[in-house]
Amino acid sequence: MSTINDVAKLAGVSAMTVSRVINNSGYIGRETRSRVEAAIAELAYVPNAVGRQLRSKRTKMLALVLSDIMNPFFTTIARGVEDVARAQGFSVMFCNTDESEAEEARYLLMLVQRQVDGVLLVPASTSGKSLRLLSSHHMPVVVIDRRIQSRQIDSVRSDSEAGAYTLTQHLIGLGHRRIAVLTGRRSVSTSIDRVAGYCRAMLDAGIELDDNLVRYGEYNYGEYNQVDGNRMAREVLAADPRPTAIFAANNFIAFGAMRSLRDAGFRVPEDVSIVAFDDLPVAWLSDPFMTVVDQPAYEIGRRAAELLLSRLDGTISGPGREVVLPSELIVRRSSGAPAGQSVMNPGSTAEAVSLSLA
Amino acid sequence: MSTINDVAKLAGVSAMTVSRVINNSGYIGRETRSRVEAAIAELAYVPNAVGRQLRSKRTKMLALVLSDIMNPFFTTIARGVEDVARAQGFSVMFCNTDESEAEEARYLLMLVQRQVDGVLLVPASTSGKSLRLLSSHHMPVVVIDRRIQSRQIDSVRSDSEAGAYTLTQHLIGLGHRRIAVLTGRRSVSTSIDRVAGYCRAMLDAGIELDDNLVRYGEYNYGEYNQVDGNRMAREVLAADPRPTAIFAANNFIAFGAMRSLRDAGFRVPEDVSIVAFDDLPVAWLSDPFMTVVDQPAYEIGRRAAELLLSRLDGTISGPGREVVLPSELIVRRSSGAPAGQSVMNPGSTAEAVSLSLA
DNA sequence: TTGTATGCGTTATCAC
DNA sequence: GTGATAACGCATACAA
Repeated sequence: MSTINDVAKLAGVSAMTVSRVINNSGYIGRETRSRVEAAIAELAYVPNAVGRQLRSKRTKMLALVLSDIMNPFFTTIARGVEDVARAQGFSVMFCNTDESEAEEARYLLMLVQRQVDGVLLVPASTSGKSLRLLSSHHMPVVVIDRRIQSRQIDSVRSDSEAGAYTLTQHLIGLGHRRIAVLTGRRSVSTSIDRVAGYCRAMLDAGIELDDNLVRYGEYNYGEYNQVDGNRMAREVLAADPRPTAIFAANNFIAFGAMRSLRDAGFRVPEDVSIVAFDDLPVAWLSDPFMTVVDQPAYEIGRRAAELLLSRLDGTISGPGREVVLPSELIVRRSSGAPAGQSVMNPGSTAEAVSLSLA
Repeated sequence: MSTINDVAKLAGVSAMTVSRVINNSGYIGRETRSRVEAAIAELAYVPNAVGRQLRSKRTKMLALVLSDIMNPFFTTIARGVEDVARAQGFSVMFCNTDESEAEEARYLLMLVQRQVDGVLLVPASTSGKSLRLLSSHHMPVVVIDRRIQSRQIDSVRSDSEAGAYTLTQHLIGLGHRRIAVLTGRRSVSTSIDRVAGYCRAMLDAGIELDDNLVRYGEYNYGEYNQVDGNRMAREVLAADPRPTAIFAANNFIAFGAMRSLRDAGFRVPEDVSIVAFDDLPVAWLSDPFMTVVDQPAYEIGRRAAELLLSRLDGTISGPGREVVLPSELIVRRSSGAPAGQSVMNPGSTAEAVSLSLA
């Protein structure tokens, strides 16, 4: 392939002049410019980004490190990230960690080697250990979706605690008092925060907590969560008295729980109500059924990418910012009043009811 | 950040020796090696991939160019690609074209600039125009999911024609004779092939084709297809006599059609049967309902990446290979016998029936 | 307005 | 076993 020097030779100018034409930098004579452009066209010259990167120390690449790109929540975030990055001339590398800290560490090292300009990270653990590698190499990071211990870092997520509070409150409003919560791994902040929101709502309503109704899962990715959801639902349904409602801390868990309920012969919502975190993309819903708190996934991706790019171009500086976005309660048919209860806030209307949370 | 020269200085050796230690190439004295390793550790030295890339002319990067990463079919492909790439030390860039040839062209140019080692492409059109840029820069490509005109190129896809044939045959076996097909844009090979399979099945069964029952959509990505599916379903249901079954050429179209059917008060499958191409990932199905032909998406991604990497390392050479993978009929509850017909092949059993297609 | 020299970080080649 | 030199393609700094 032809290089900048080939173009220079053909146009009868120096490489530097060609560089100036390509980058629109400095002053160029009209006639010179057209000669150079003609040479570029003739050779079908395409600038080599690697040479440019080595010289300029900037790769115009971002990395998005997350647990699994097959999860629609993350896919939507990814789309938000890419749209913003692209608009500013950045490309995005995707890295799936499957929630493994070891994989995460491997990837981050690779990203440092590749000299990406910045990283968007859904951390596999709350420890923030992997962040040390990045900061020691002065690699800008924005943490997505989860809290981590070190406070001095940019992060964008939705409010899991508030979302869980609202979802639980919705169930309480329908008349439920025996409400089970099925969540993810203890080591992930979203699991913890959602249980916290649940607990606060229960206590605010004067309902005593029952440890038997609070379950932590073992996985936090992909279909394994569904297996977990299935198991946890079976466990809580064995409690006496059994719960009249289940709060699943994500959609995978909800599906597993749904299966449990069906297998055990329970009707939803007549016998047991079920609500969940995370909506599916509207395109996937031929018949929306599940009452959910929907996180603004695209917006999370967009904001995170914007924040990172602002750090890169110096628009923003100073201490780490914590962006917490509101989520939205969408009431559908999976939640209703428990048997033998008066309906205070019917959730089984034909139209979904949407409430924005502060 | 420290460079190979910093390490060399600290260890009291030349840069070349450090390079040899890093790459395990050439002979190194035991004592020298440990001095170098100590220096690397002390400086927390991380090799700079950009310098390496410039020198070696290889970036160890692949690109996956597709219409929309939010589509689960493509997400699954992406996962297959990444798993294979990663195992061989390659990273993957994702590029969303939204089916726009202009976006595709922009991205491919960028990939040439970035000197990626190879491209996996879901082409926005059948023309193969964008492939010329790549081939003129000797950039290896594997085309995914779709046929293109130029034959001399590696490609991996599933057999749309055969899948459509099987799906249509399934409906015919249930007793349907008025079967509508709703597909995507005319410019995409999968749309064309699926209609072709439908036609062949109809003709083989001695059923006359009715142009009113064949509809092409305008989009081929994301939720827009759902809008299209909705519209097309309304149109075909207005035919006289109305179809008793609908074949949706992808899942988005199927969901749009489902909505049409529900809005019009039809029961599925009692009044109208519906079948579709593309299954949803199992994790998303709390209650699998739709009879589908499931494409081996992960396998498509895996095979495509393997093929590309084999070209890169020279394991494979010669003319382009065309890999066509079988898909699988999964009979669920959305398809049944038409009203007033005897059931020849009941599709409404509790257990899904799975048949592998050659 | 244009050109020259230089170096970004790495490794291939040849020399010792 | 190890080192010196050069080169990958480009852009910064300085000169003309």
